[in-house]
Amino acid sequence: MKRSTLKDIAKLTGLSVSGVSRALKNHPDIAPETKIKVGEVAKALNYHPNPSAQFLHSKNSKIIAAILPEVNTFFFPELLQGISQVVEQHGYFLIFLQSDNKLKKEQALIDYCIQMFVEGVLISVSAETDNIDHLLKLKQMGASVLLIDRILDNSEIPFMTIDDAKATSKAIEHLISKGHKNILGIFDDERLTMTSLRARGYLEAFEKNQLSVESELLMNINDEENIEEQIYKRLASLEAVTAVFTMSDKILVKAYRAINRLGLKIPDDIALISISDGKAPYYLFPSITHIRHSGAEVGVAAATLLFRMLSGEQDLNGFHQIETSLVELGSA
Amino acid sequence: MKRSTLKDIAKLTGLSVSGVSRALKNHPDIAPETKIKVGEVAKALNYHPNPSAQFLHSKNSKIIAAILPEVNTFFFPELLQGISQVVEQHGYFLIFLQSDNKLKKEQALIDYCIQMFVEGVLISVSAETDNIDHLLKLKQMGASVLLIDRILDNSEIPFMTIDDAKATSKAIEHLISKGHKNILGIFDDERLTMTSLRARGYLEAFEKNQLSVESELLMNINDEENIEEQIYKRLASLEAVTAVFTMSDKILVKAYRAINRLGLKIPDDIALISISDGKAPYYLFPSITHIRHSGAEVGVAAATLLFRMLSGEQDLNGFHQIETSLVELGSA
DNA sequence: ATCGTTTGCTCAAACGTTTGATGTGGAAAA
DNA sequence: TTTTCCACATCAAACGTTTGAGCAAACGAT
Repeated sequence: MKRSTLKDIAKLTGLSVSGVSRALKNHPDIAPETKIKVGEVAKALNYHPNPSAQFLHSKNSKIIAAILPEVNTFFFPELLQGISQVVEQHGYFLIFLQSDNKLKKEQALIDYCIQMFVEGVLISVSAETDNIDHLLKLKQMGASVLLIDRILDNSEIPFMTIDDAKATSKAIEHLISKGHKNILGIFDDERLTMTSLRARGYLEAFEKNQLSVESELLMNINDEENIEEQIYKRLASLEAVTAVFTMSDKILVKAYRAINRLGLKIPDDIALISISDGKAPYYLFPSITHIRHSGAEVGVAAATLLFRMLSGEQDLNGFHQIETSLVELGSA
Repeated sequence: MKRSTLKDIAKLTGLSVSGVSRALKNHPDIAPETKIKVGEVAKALNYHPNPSAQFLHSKNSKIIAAILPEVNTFFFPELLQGISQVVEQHGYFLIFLQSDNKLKKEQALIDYCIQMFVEGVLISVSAETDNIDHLLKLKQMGASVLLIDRILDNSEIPFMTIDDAKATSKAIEHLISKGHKNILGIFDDERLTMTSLRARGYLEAFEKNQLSVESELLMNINDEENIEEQIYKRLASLEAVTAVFTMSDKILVKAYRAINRLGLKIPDDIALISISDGKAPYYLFPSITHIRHSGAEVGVAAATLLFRMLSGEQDLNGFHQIETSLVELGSA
């Protein structure tokens, strides 16, 4: 089955190619009845304009790229879902690329985007990414760029995320309000900006309540191997701890297991709270009290913002924040 | 920053556009030193061929589409990851589309693929999909189509999945070998071909061991709401049950919670086994014994097969299977 | 010196679409 | 009758690339 072109329609209707083009675009220069006839023939031939030809002419590709560190884990699938939904609505393509948390790969993907005339890029940077030169290059080439979730300190590229510090404070203050004082805070890779923001929120919550924090209560997971073991050991060595905060779902599930292995009961022996996309808390038992950080919501908001940037809106630089809320379930 | 074209290079080198094109493609008609000069200028100008122009000429789009029912759940993220990896290696685009488990949407997405000149489509059909007319239409238009994971009975479109019946039998036989006889089997939506295949495997395992099965031990989840509640009630009503099999991760986590709510200890009071992509079993405690059904592996195998189809290989119709293996952990 | 071949390049058409410029016929205005 | 204007359509160039055909110069063979 061959694909039909404007030329085919032109032949069948006796019009010229440009006449057909305008008829299909409802151009005022074309007589109404001609439009109807062309429309019918187009339907009959199952005509669809060739996107490559259109792109070639218009010089925009209708492609949005989402670059994520990984997708086979928490949060990112939902994020992708949210993005995908909005991109589809706008009639754009979404191409999805993974950096595998490697800066090298991330840079290569950016080059790929340049090559492919991608119009807009939503990127959650890798753990290794410590500068934005490659992103600025992309911007130089005319693409719109928006950082999501995992951000970097800069003023040249807008970013959308939650208020990391505040979300963490909320969680800790909830625990404090329940009478907890010795709260183990488990945080991700120190290199991520997100991690330091959340750690700050953790400390601020104690300050605000005139409480002090022992340094061994703030724990970083810098080694991806044996996360569970690291938590298990730390927890075993700290007798006074009555509550655990985890900054992400990935860490949450590991902490959950470590707690169970120690024979501790949630929430009676120990409370557990996390920042979460709201899925994992319902896999575990009891359900985990968490600060909801909806991936889908972030995705939708980010993609929507990106389209505003694409349509030429100015002054969108800087922070764009998503609200979070406490979901109180059985664990704290 | 303007993007450079062959014309720009032509001007700078004094060659014609076609000369430059051939030089960059290492055509034998061009003198070696000319090629070097052209190469240098191209580098200097940061030249990349315009994909739209290439596609327009070659009439292929270098686009692969993955159509999945959803991605914000188990298995599919891994699947997507596997696919993405292979597609990238081949220098193709991957566009990712979601059917939201709706046939209507799935059909619309197929039309979109046709419109966009997609060369190949990997699709995991929606629960509602009961015929493949839309897929045949896509095939008619010249695209390669491959069903993955969730398949449909047909001989015209190849499909890649695990041996669903065998994987289930493996799980049940493992339980039987441990002395279990009253095994609750919890299965997904009856409309899915996958479900009936797995249910068959369940029954075959008992037959093979000369055991009979009460009909209330085979349970279907046809209603997506309150899955946990449905399982809880069924489990509460069946005293003799000593083991539970779940056909997917989605059901596994719900069964895990129902069991815990009933105050039963895994594996002492009740054993639990599942078919799983191998992630969720390590979130829960104790770790869940499962038949590993790796999403990434399926994705890689499927995408690889698709590229073989694209390169014109024939006789690829019918079954393509992925091996599964038992991973024995703490729950059974 | 003539022919044939090779080397290294250019020309021009084609892919399908869009769009500014241009043309034609007819009706209304002068 | 001539001019003006409008409605409707066509022409042709352009987007950037690829590729078959053609062509001039150089070179070796006769």
